[in-house]
Amino acid sequence: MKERTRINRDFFDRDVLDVAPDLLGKRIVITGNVSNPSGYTITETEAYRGEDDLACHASKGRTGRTATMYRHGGVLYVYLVYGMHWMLNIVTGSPGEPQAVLIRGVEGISGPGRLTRAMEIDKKHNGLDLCTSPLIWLEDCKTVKTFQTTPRIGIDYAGPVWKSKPWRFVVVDF
DNA sequence: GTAACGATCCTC
DNA sequence: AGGATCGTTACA
Repeated sequence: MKERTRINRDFFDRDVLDVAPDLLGKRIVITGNVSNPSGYTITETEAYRGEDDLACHASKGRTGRTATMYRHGGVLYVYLVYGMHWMLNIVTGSPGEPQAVLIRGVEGISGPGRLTRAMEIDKKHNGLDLCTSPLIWLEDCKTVKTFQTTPRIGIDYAGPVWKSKPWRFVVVDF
C-alpha cells in the first residue's frame, strides 16, 4: 500500500483524551507483512492517562517497560498481556507525560489481541515512531458520524474511581 | 532467585 | 467458568 498523507506529530502531541476519540476512523498502514492486507481502520480505542490513573501502567512509576509511554506522541507502545497477547498502543502528549491510547478494535476485527495477531505486531514494534517509521504510519480514512463512550475494559484492579471513567471510545457508524 | 499477576481469547 | 502462557515487577 502506498503512503498518502501521513498524520504528523501535532496530532499526537495532545492530551490523550483528545487523541483517543480522534483516532477513530484513522487508518493504520503497516508494510512488510505479506500474509495480510496492510490497512486497518480504527473503530475502538481506550485512553490511559498519566501516573495518577490507576489503570495506567505508569501508575507505578517509570520502569523498563513503561519508559516508552514517557516518550513523545506518535511512538508505539507494545507489550504482552496474559502471556500470549500483544497490545498495540500509541503514545500521546508531551515527552515526560506518560499517556497512551490502546487500539482495541479495527474494522472487521474486534479485540486488541486479535488485531495485533492479524497485523503481525509484536515486541519488535515497540518504540517505532508513527511519524517517521517507513514500516508503519497513520493516515486519514473515514469520517466518524457518531461514536459512544463507555468505561474501560479489564481494569477491575484500578478501583471504582478510575474504573468508571468513560475513557473507551467506540464507533457507532461512519 | 522466586513468586504473583495481568489493558485477553477460546473452549468448555 | 476456567485454562493457556510468559514478560515484567517486587521482594528476599
